[in-house]
Amino acid sequence: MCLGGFINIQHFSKLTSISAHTIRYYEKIGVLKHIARNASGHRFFTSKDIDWIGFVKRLKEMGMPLENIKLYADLREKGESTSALRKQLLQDHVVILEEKIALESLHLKNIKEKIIHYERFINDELKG
Amino acid sequence: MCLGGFINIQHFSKLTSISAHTIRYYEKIGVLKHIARNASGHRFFTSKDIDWIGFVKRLKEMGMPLENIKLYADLREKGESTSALRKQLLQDHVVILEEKIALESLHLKNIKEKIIHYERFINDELKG
DNA sequence: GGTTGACTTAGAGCTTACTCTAAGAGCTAA
DNA sequence: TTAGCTCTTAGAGTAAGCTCTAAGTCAACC
Repeated sequence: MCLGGFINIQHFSKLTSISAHTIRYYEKIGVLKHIARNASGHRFFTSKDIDWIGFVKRLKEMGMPLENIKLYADLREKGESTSALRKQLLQDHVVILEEKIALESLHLKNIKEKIIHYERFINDELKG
Repeated sequence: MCLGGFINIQHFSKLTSISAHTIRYYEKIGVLKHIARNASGHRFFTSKDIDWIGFVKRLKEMGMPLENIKLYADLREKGESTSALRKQLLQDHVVILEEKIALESLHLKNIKEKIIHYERFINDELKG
């Protein structure tokens, strides 16, 4: 499948459920960095790339914009001296997400009450 | 301020924190319906419009796309016979939102653990 | 050896939800 | 009265995050 067991872009795409187009796009904007190439210039990916993209996906599912994910990637590239800054980036997003979840949960509670009203109304209608 | 106590678009914009542009846009796409006009064609809004737009805002904060909100508005326009459909629309979104909150909460838990690791690492670094 | 798939750059197109501008006309509020 | 608001239609621009195409080249696999 992949010579020497290397993960090519097609395979990586399948493993991560991210299109090859998007993978190249992520590399272009700096979310993916230092992707290895073979002699003929084709990308090959490692398990570290899979781990990293998994983390990126989680950040995205948490609603972090790509711009901030790229910022995190930039800091990560600079090494351990940026730990505190990276921690801060995550912590700031945690606060945003906690507020978002709180708001969503409140709305969820209210909408469920509204649904109960609908159910009562529909039942009353059926009874005539 | 507004002759006869009517709420004009500017005032409505302030009351709802939605720009006049967006209000016209919402009317255009059918999220706002049957907005009253005075003799010279200027919109005036009622407390019912404020209530409705408040509901729209809540649906938006729950992540419901405008397309579905418009669908809800269409059903609402048709009267009480559409109660069951409207209920279903809300219920479907409740399921989506519950799944989203569950995923976000899981990620939040994981990211908090990562932050604790960062804190340990940073503390170890400081200790030398 | 031929089909498939990889590479590159550059740029267009898509979706959602606005956001704004123009142009020309007509009201409203202080 | 007059600055500023409102109306209309139509369309362009913005932002994020893709998504895809073109054009030309070259490598990989059967």
